[in-house]
Amino acid sequence: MTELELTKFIPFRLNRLAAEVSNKLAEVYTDRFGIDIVEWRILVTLAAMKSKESCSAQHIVQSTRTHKSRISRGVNRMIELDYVTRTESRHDRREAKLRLTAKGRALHRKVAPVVLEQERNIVSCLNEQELQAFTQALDKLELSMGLVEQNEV
Amino acid sequence: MTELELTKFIPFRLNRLAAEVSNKLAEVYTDRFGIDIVEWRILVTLAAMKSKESCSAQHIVQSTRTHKSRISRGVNRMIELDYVTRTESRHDRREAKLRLTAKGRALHRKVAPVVLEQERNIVSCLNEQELQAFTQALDKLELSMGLVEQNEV
DNA sequence: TCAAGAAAGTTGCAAATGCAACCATTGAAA
DNA sequence: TTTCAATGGTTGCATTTGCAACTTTCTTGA
Repeated sequence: MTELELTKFIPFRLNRLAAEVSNKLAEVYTDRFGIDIVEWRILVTLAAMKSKESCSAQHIVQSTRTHKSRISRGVNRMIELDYVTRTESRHDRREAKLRLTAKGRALHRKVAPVVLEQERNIVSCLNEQELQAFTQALDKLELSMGLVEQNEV
Repeated sequence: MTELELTKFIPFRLNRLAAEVSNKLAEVYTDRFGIDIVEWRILVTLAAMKSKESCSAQHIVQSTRTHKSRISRGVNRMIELDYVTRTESRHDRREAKLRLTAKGRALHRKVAPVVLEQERNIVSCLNEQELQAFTQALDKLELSMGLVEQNEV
């Protein structure tokens, strides 16, 4: 048997790194802006919609790979906070159309640059080639784990 | 502002990948062997001790970077399951010495190879160089995030 | 030697989470 | 048309979790 040492074990390392990176980012969107990681994902997903396009909760569930109960609760909180509106869809009354409010868009404009800055900061320990090799490995791993659609790659 | 798209955003990608990899491994140690991720970490850490060496909960906390309340509960469960024994340390009665029982060692011998096989399986989408580039990037990221001691690298 | 702070570990509690059951609506098949 | 499965979304519940407070023991320094 090849030896098993936790600090060399990729699943453990991924977990630990992901948790640490998340904590670092939460210092921005939670401590400074009062939203949690699910709400952050909702914010970013809605902000990515073309201007007049709308978006269902289901779409957020799929594109963020987050459980629908978490998204449901997150969306409701965003509505309470007046960052999101929900309007009933006309042709399918099961699904609701979600949109950022002006306040929501303003929040996104404030948070996103700071979070992106954090990301740059975190990966700044890698040079150009290293970063590219890293993201390429992520691409492949995601694909092989079935985390992305073929056409996304 | 550089554009923010969740699927290109490394913190999100790390999170998603780590979660998926964890789920994959849990199919082994949870579904087949009935222990959770914390207990798995405890098992591996204790199994890595030199034969007559003992280990405190604190050591597991540090080497796995898991909160001490989780470790405390995990250790207690492992004791209930008869995988671990706790004996009071002589020179410092605050800390307890933890050791795998024969049953615990047997469990480790059974689980570890299967989990390692899973890891190999997961990274098998990367060739030699890609894997090396990936782990080197992990090394650097861990170091820069303060997740490892200088001498561990 | 004694007081004050630190360390190991446990536990109560509140919040977060995942699952399964559920409701309402729609689509498809008979 | 009617029925039945599937889909979008919500919610109750049990479990997990992280934090802070706490106990006990040890260390340090006046």
